[in-house]
Amino acid sequence: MAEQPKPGQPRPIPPRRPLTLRDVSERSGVSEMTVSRVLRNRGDVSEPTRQKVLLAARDLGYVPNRIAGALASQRVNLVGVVIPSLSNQVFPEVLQGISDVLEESGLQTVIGVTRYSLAREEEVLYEMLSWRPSGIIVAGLEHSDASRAMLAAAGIPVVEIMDVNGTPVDSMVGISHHLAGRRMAQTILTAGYRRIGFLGTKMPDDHRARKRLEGFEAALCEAGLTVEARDFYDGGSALQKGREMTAALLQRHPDLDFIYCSNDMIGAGGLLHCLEQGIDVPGRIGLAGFNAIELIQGLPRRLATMDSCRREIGRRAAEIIAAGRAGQARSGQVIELEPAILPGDTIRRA
Amino acid sequence: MAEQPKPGQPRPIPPRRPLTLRDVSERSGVSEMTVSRVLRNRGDVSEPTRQKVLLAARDLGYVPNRIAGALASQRVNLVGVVIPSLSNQVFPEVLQGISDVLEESGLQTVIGVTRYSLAREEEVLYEMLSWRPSGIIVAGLEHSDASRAMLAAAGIPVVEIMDVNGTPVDSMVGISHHLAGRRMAQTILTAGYRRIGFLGTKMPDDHRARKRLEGFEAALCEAGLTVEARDFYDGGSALQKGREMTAALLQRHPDLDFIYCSNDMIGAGGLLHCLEQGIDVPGRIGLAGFNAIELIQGLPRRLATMDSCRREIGRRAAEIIAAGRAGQARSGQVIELEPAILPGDTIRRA
DNA sequence: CTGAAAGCGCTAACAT
DNA sequence: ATGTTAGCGCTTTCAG
Repeated sequence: MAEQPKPGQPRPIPPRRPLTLRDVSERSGVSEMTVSRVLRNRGDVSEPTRQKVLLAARDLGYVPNRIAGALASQRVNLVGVVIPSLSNQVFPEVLQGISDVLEESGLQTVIGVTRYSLAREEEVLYEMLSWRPSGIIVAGLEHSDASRAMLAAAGIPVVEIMDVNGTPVDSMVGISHHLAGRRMAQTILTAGYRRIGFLGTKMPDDHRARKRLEGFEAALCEAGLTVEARDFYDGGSALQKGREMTAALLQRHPDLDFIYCSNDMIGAGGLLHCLEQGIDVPGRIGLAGFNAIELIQGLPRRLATMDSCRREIGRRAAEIIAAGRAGQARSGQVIELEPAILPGDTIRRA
Repeated sequence: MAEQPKPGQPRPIPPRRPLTLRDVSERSGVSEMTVSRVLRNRGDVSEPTRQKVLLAARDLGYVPNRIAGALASQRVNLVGVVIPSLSNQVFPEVLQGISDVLEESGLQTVIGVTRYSLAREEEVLYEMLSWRPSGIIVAGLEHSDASRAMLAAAGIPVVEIMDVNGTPVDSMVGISHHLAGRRMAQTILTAGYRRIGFLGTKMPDDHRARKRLEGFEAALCEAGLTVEARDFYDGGSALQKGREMTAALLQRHPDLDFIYCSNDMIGAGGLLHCLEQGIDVPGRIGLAGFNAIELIQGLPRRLATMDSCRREIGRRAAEIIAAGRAGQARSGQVIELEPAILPGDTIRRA
């Protein structure tokens, strides 16, 4: 009497124990094994049986238990993706490229975030590997020894992405940041700039930014020049910091004629500052960033930058994993993409 | 030496059976059960035995199999988080709040992205529930019937976030977007603006943006006013679109004195356009966005906006899940946060 | 086409 | 403090 559900509440009472194949089996009068076959579309099952099972499963609201399934079949449709951050716009774009491809292959992306810490990366990898994924994609080539050992021992495809300046555990897909820095330096020098400053982030573990700066300085050095002034920031809005740092840098070094920024947000801040101060860009001073983020499209002037091929990197990496899973042993691949310079309106035409 | 892999050629992954507890057991001479205890820090184990096990596990590079562990213990330290997008800056911030709290409780965040599609949300939820997570956090209150049924039947804590204008499956944490729109309208009216336009995104499934506009219009209506002109955009850089749409809107309706934007990026684009055109902001025209994203800190003028309490929402939602797991049945909670108005410099002082 | 039996690798619950 | 015994819910394998 009191147990009777009210007419207005046709929803099934949440079961105390999650449903199992057996429940569907009993409800449909079909053996567990055949139910399993129907639910996985595997093997031949007669149409009437099939319908009975599907109906019962839907009525009950059965959701299969992948934990049991994975244990029994020794197969998991998960691919781990390890990146430093989600707030950097750049990484969601890589992820997009990855999941575009993985989805087609029926693989599920699992994301892990390291906050640019190798120690945390190690934990995240351990956690991921404990779920026995079909593959791992990890940003960067710098890892702890333990992380590298884990990855090597996992016996699954591993793709390190975004950078090719180093030795991969298995495969790698990315650009040379050393070369990117070098190319930007050459472009700047060709345009006639000579007194060059740098603004970056205080991230000791952002190895890609570090490599860009190294390549940049190497190219300047070959031309007999150096980076005359540099500043690094830590935390806060990158756009705002770009403004402040540009102001501070130009105050200290009024004769700089170019500022190379480690990313587009800093560069955008610098650009806004200069325009507000009535400083002639790119005449009096030139600016460049890195990444070609979408934001720069809406700025008063198009910031010079470089395409970091994020989407493409994601896609190619995912293809390696998907192919590896399809039986084709595609390990040990090295794919280097070409980062194009987008000169925009903040570098003088040569 | 014939086995030596040529560079560039697919080198086969060393065939290896993943390590099991038994391997560690044999290597250390300790029973599987005790090894398991050591690795989980559970039960009393003598220090010498403990060390032997730890050493063996490390030597072998053993990574436990959580699939088996979860099946046996009927416990999974995973919490599913379902959000529409990762490129909207806003969602990574919610995620940050969530994982801050979950990490402390030893829970792992698993992210699913719906691309603002209810059909895809349903798939993502199904996929997640099949891993039997300890809880689910999902953005928004609008779901397919099947999704709602799944969530209700899962028998785990479910928290719907970011919105409180509706009926939750279980708990909800968010702000009233209806109220947010209304409050902004009141602020604008108090400041004396009367000819008001709106710019938004063409997202039929962004229910929160829709509710804000509804609340906004309701408040205008009560004051005997209406939104005189509106435009919606689709795809592309939001900042750039904000510029273009503002230009177009002001061209068509030169006598507008305020533009309310469905988000800060659009508003920022509008602001940049106005400043470039020498239009007096906030004198000639006022502007407002929504979300209080970090970006607006670096703009030439601080855009008026509203704090959407993202971090806090994430934290509170995660706390409900963590508490629910700790045995305290905290279901059916409703937490409404207060979205503060940040008037910035783009609304006249009353 | 369908079913019965035997695990997958681990842990809960008891022994000892 | 350590070992033994049963499964967890599913899939593989092999028989009907």
